[in-house]
Amino acid sequence: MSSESESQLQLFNTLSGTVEPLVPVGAPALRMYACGPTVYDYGHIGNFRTFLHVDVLRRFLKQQGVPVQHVMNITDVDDKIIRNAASAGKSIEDYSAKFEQAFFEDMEWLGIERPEHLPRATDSIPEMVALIQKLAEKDTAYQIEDGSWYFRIANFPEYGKLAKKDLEGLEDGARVDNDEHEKDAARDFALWKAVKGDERHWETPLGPGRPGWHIECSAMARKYLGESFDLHAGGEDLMFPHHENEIAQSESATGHTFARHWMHVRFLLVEGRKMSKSDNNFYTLRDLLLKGYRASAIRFLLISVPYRHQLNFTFDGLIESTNAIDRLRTFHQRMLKGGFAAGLNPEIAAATAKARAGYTASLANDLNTAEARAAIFDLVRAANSAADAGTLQSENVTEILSVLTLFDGVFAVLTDNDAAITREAIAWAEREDRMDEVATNLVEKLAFSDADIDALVAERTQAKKSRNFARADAIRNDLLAKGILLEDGKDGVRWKRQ
RNA sequence: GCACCGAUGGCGAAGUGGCUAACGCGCUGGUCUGCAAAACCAGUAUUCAUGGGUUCAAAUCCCAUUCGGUGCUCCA
Repeated sequence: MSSESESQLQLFNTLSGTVEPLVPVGAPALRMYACGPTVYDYGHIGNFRTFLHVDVLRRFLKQQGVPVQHVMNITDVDDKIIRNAASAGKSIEDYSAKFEQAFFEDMEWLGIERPEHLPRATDSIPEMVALIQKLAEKDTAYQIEDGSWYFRIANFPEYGKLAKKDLEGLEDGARVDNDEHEKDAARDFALWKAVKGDERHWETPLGPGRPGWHIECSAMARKYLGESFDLHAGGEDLMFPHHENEIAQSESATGHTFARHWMHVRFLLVEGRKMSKSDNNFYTLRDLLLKGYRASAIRFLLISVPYRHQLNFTFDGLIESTNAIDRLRTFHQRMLKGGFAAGLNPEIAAATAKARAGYTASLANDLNTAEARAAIFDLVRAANSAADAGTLQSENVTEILSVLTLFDGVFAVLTDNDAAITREAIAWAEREDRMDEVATNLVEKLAFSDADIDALVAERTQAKKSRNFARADAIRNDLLAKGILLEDGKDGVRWKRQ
């Protein structure tokens, strides 16, 4: 079996219900569209689990030599934004701009790469109008008395093919909520919502109003990726009706297959239960940073469970991830430090090759991040063991560092930006007057500068030299109380923040 | 209520017909150390929600039950 077939990405396709190769068609780059955030509030960890897994996908594709054209929309007009902006006394633009900005900052903190295109819904109104007009020409869009436009599902026999829904059953079940509009059929969904009162609206050939929820993705995907493209991704809840409706609109308008491949990321649980505000287990990224958890640990935890499996997000899990990352970083530093004899230990070379192959094959197998992680930890143990025994050689280290770089190209946790990110989060809390949410001691711990630490470490080294262990231990304990852990090695003292 | 998905050690979790059930964290003991830390070694599920069935062989397939999640309505 060739290495090519091993590293060819196989991804589950919701549309076909099977695992299939994901390959770009008709263009060198893989064209993908992922539903982005509705910027009405700060992003929560459930949102980010989805965006992180899409990030894993795009990073792995690039690593395999497949360039990506990735579009992620920013939904900056919807009922919640209109409602929240009104109660805040702001325009929807001002209101959503703040959360859009915060979202980009969150993405950066979590190491999520920027998609090639990040269009706002409100910047694509003409494209949405054009799409609806195209549907109207085919009598697949129709206007009701209040001026709103609806999609005629009866004209799209394939409706339900993504979510595997039986159309007949759906219509029966949903008849109850068909009492407020004069829609032709209960399931018909809004393409364009006529203006109500003095809310924000756009003057268009369709009449004054604002877009329905689904049309923006159809319009923006078409605008940036064309009528047919390779992959569409999103959270599992979006499969129906959102993605089903996108397919209906797009394929009715163009007559072509919309997206060939569909990826859906499973929801997470928090402490074993569904995350919800009323259950008090609802967390934004910022909530967790202010509690003192590291951004890298949040990323690692959210991507460590493969995207098609439910992840149980717990605080114990965050500690676990923190410790696991520490093990990786400590190992990485040990390899970087060098000092190994020249040459190549064939046993370790074999273990390194096995880890590289295992890592790639695992991710190629429907993005099995858990297995990819395991392949790397196997290498960590083998190499640490050889290093302890004095049998690790410099050429092995070069190879090992190359595998770690590969791993980090997707997992992105080896570089320690955690303290800097937490400082930024605290600065945000200060601006927002939310300092009461910052964990006790967190500010104090971070205020302790590297120079302060180095000075105390030097003093302790002197104390040790004069065999004043009481003083040395006192310094070490003081630092530990401030969250700084010292490690005495053969070649000096290392410290790290906990 | 209907449909679909899931249940693996103290915790997280991989594995979906056949080698001693990965890997991480935790815990216990040991090596190293002035003591720690890091690292390494050993131990830590005779067993995969429960009950039945299929098979030479099941955590993996089938049926039932219990529990959890998602969709059917706004939601990553």
